[in-house]
Amino acid sequence: MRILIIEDNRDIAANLGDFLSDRDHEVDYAYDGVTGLHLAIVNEFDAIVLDLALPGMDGLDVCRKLREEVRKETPVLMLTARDQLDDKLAGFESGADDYLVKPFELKEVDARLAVLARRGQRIKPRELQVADLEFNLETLTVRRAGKRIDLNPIGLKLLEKLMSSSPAVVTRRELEHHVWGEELPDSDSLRVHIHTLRAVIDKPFGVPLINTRHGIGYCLVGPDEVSTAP
Amino acid sequence: MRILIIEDNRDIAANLGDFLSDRDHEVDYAYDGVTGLHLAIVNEFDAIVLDLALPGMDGLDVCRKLREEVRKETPVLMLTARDQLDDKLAGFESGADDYLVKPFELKEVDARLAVLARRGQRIKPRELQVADLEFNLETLTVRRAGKRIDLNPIGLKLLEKLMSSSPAVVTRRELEHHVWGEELPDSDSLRVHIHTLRAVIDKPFGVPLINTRHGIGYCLVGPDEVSTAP
DNA sequence: AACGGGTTTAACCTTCCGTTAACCGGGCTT
DNA sequence: AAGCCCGGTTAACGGAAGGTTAAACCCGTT
Repeated sequence: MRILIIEDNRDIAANLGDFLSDRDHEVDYAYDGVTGLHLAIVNEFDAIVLDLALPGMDGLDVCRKLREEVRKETPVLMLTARDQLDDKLAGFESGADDYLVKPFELKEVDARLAVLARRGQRIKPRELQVADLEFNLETLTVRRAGKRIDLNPIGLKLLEKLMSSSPAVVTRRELEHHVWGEELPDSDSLRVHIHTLRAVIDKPFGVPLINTRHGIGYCLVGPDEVSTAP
Repeated sequence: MRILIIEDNRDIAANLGDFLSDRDHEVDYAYDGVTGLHLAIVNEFDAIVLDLALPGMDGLDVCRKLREEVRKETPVLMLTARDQLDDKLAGFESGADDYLVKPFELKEVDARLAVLARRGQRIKPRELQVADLEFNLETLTVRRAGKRIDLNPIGLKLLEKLMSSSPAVVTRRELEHHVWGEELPDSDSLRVHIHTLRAVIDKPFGVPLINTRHGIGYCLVGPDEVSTAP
């Protein structure tokens, strides 16, 4: 496996790196956040070991920025001295796949990296499609019937969730969670965003793809058969 | 998300299950290894929380056996009091995707489950079927004889209970509990909802599937299995 | 400081759904 | 066979959920 270690403490980095090298992994090092992020972006690693306390750019920021990059789903194992629950939650929130508290056993790091890499095989599709609606996850462009459509960040997130779940129903709760995470806005602004989303991807085309399931949520389906009237 | 909790300590199971339910997950329980494994194989969960110390079949065995099944890549989060390194390594060795030591924080469990499920997308649509009546749990759509039928949240809940229990009888109390939980409405509105449900899935098709058991409740059975002589 | 895109809040209105109550019919019970 | 529950049926009311719009707000840019 090819592993990137982002850790400012050179002793720890070397220690861990040596151990992993002995186990036939190929190891690269970065001693600060910025170069770590850069290496992570331009190379293809099987997994990344990321320390939280870093000079320059925080580990959380590194992880977030990495996740913002398209096609960067490299598994991240966070390594830190902080074992408070909030720290962990913040870690996962930023996109980490695992979180290990110092002091840690080298063997455990190896075991967890193996698990992460094993599952990293799964490839996320970089293109979603429902009926005549296409969503390119790399370029973040949306087309319907060939026509290009511009969307806000929130619109993109909503559409991504709806399309990747299609034809299943997505509850309001799930949608909200996918867009805002744990900290939801005070007021129910999902309604408004669904409205603006519809205004661009449904209204101009006559045939609506976004369907409301009263009391449940929404679902995105092609113009199937018509439901029987009550 | 659909989550299976395999844990013999009912308090812990209930505690964790309640928390996850509150976060809009659908939770199933198993209190020993054998039934846990069986449930895991027969159903499609998004993730499994697996306790190591189990009566009957050990948690490690459950995990190993599960991995031997074809197409059973359901993510497994191991939960245990043992924090020795060897225990963890054995856990990962048996095919676990994550390993958490008691005592654990509920929020952390949720966060880690979210990460696990993030990768593995479910493939098979979950469906209930009784006679010519089909209920797709994903799209929350109901079909009878191929015709699509739209139902309200309450209608869906009722039908879900009736179909998943079929051909057994379901008492009014059970139905009410499944729909409203502990806080039942003042008046007996179950009657009305059964009526509207029948109006949509029975009336138009001539042959009724919903049968009344006077003084007991209702049951959903195909036309051929209705007994004529009590 | 003014601008603009994007997001949140608030207010208003419509639609839909669930509860309730009242009435009716049919099957147990005595 | 009469009466009494239990369940079927219906319509009206009230309220919640969702649609729509506009204004306030935030933040980085000009």
